[in-house]
Amino acid sequence: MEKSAVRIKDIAAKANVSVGTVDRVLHNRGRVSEKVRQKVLRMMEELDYEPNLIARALGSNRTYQLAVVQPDHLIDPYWQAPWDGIGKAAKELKQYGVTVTMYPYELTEVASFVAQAEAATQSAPDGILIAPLFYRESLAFFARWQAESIPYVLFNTYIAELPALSYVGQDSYQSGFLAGKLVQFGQAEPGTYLIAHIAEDIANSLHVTQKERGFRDYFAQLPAPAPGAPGAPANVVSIALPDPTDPSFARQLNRLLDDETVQLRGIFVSTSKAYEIAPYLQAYHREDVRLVGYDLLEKNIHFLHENVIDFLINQNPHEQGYQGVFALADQLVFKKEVPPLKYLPLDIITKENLRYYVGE
Amino acid sequence: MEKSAVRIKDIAAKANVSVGTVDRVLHNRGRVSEKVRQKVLRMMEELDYEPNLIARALGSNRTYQLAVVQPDHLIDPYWQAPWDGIGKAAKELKQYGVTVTMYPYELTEVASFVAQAEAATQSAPDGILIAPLFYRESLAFFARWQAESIPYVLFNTYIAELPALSYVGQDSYQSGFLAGKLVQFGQAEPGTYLIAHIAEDIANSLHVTQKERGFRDYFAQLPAPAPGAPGAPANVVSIALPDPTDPSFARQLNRLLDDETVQLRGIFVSTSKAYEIAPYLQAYHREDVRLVGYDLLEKNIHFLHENVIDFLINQNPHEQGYQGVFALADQLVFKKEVPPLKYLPLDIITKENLRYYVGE
DNA sequence: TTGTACGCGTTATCAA
DNA sequence: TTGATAACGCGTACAA
Repeated sequence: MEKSAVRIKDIAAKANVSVGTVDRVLHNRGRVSEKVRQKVLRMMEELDYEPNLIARALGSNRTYQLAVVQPDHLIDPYWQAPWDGIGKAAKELKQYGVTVTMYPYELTEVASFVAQAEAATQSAPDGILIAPLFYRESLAFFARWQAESIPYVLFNTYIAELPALSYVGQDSYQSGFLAGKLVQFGQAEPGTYLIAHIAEDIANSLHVTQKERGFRDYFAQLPAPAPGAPGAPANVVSIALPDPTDPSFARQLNRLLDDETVQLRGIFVSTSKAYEIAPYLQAYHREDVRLVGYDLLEKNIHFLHENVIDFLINQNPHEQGYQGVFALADQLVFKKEVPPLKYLPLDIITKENLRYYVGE
Repeated sequence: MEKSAVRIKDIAAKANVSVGTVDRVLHNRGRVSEKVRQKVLRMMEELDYEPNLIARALGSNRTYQLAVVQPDHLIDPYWQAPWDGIGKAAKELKQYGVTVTMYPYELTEVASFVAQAEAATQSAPDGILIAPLFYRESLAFFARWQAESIPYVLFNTYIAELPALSYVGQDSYQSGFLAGKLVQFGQAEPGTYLIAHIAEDIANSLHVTQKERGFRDYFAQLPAPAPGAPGAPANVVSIALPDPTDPSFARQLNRLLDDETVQLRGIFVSTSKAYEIAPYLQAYHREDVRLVGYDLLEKNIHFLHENVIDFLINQNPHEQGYQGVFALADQLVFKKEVPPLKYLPLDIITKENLRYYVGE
């Protein structure tokens, strides 16, 4: 914790050169003899020089343009939180010459995604933060950015094909695994557990399938029921539901809840739309069916308070946006090492601890 | 997000004064006529001036000495995490002229606490961060700091008597309430729930009693058992255990677990010492008894993996230290509004989401 | 290949 | 009560 009062000027003095020379070796600008270079480097090592980032930001008029490509927060409320996180980061980084421009796209429109990603690319930013909901269409952009060596950071959705600077988000597999625990924990009797996908293009959305894999694996690794207890082990079923406005949505759910041959113990909704299922459980008075979903949306919170939803897994969307921007700033502005993978915690939310997670 | 390129110089020009004058009204240094003062203030308002903190930190050679009084992390491992959080904050703030000095005391020794708090006070710091484990002895220091108008921030333990600048930590009452939910959730049969205090001076430790109150209130607010189901409602019992090295510790636990008349459903340990109870449950093969405690200590994690401990509530110790230091910096360095109460989330930890909370 | 000098926005000193 | 000006540490043109 000693004060590192060592400045460029100190190094210059110790190496018998001018500050200009030190600056040149510091930034590898060349135009300096190898002999002097080595000497200066040695002095920097000896004095344990650490640049004063504050002075650097002030002295240089360098600015950094960041582009953010994410779904429009006015269309889907989930995206309000990352939006806010990005805004917070932008505010803190403004002093360092960082400006953030948003390129919001329509959640369900591939064309809109492509258009906005294109616009972001055209703006020739210094870095890009993107929620690549569309797998196939994203790859082409990644390739271009790599070719132009524009660093880009992924959040919300992980795509491993081309190496991004970093991914900030959750471990989808493990969150499905955790969801398994939450629907099953404490349930004495065997029965059926449902994983419901609502209005998802499963084929083009990798992380939904990873959630399902995790969910199934949780049950697979459970110890077999005690020898005394009869009955089949847990039965895991997945169901792909259409958009809730589609009549077949209600039809399928009613059929499921009317069926007395299936001992339904719990439902895990793989997206933030648990609130679409909740009213059915409430109407059928199925307090015995555990319901688990994602995200602290207002409607989900409502059913959490009503004891219809038992647990929510918080995807930390606010933090995803905030840390996503900072990953770029760390790379560009602060020249810090950026971890290629930053898993945010899987927060378990109940009625009792909810209040500390909302409105952060 | 528009660039606020407005500087002191701009205000000065617009008000027909010099930067020196603007600076004086900005910092209420006086020596400026009321008329000019009003004019400058108006200009600042009009231009929506926001000071450039970077330039401020660079320009002023002001340094801030912060003192931290907390238990020694080498004696009790719990205190490693806040220690690290404080170190992280110190590192980030060094550039702003902030230096942090630690005054570690021995967790169980009142005299040590008093001595270190005294030493911290003697160093005449600009701000103090303290974990005031000893209620009575803390009050005298608070009074002195208030008299000398040294801002101080509390963490870990909340003491309301004298107004601190801020408290950073958990809501003890609510965490007890949450613990109630976690031990009881999903349990079909009525029975007894135990809250165990281990080696705690309950009279001098407010937050332990708050945890118990929350725990009891959880059960009190539960809806009565369904009309059909017989049996008494949940029965909540509290027990004060001595230090685990005391022979009576084992004696009391064994007696409890041997007693077949009590239908023990769950145990809530009010401190981070759940790992002291776990071996007994394991020895008695009481997988049916839910065990809930605090903090991600190595020993607790061990029993979490063994399925003996079911849930841990994370007190976010790392964040407590980090945010505690930043509360002081926000006040002193950045002149920001500091909320008097900053409740950190009550993280629910299971085997399945543990990994994202350790080693942050 | 090297050194000098000015500017970044703010603070602080000193003279007016 | 005011204004001019030298720092703060670094980046960077430009001169040598």
